[in-house]
Amino acid sequence: MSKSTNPASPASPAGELGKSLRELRKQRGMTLSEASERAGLPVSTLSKIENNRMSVSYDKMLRISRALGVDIGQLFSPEPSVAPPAGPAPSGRRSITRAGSGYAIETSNYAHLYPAADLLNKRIVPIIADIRARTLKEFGELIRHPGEEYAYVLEGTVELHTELYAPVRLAQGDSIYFDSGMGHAYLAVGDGACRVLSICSGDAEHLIESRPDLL
DNA sequence: TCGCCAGTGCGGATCCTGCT
DNA sequence: AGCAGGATCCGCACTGGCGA
Repeated sequence: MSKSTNPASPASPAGELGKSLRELRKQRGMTLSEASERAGLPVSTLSKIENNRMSVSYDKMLRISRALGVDIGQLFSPEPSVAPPAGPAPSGRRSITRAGSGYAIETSNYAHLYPAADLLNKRIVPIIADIRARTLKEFGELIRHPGEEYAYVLEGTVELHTELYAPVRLAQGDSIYFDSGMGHAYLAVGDGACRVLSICSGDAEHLIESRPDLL
């Protein structure tokens, strides 16, 4: 059993997640057993999550969102406030994320802030990540996902390891654009805080499938 | 009353983190 | 390194509702 992730810390009230989850499951006419089978999680675990008696890791949320066939953002707001784009015409949709808000995820390698969580089916996925891993061993397996990625160092120094290039150090204000299909890992350099704004292309679904650790 | 099913409660295993 | 405390997660047993 993997314990690589810490409990998620949703910016929305904890009670809303369980409530939303139950609502979405009922809307699909699924029982706890059906949902648990599809998510690969025990029934009791799902029940506890729905009743807010257990904080859920991102890994679990990901499985649940897949089982219910919804964007992960819907777990926090079952009624999307902003519709996805419907064709070439401008959709006019927008999302404002105030400083310090957004959906927060804590893992051993990162603390993520996931802005614009209320927008579903985004074409790019912005993530603000506090990098924690300082060695490749600590980081684990290199991550890869379809599309491209842009990273801008907001604070501290980051060492980006990729499978095709020598490791490169990026200081505050530096940025890099790369093919995210290439295995890569962000490591923090030094003892201070290390924060990166990362923007990943490709639809969120593919990103979620291939890069659960980053979202 | 009985059987079935959905949901809940409880306790143990495992892992992480902080402290010494 | 070893230990303790806390948290997640799982499996099993139990409860409650409902129909036959």
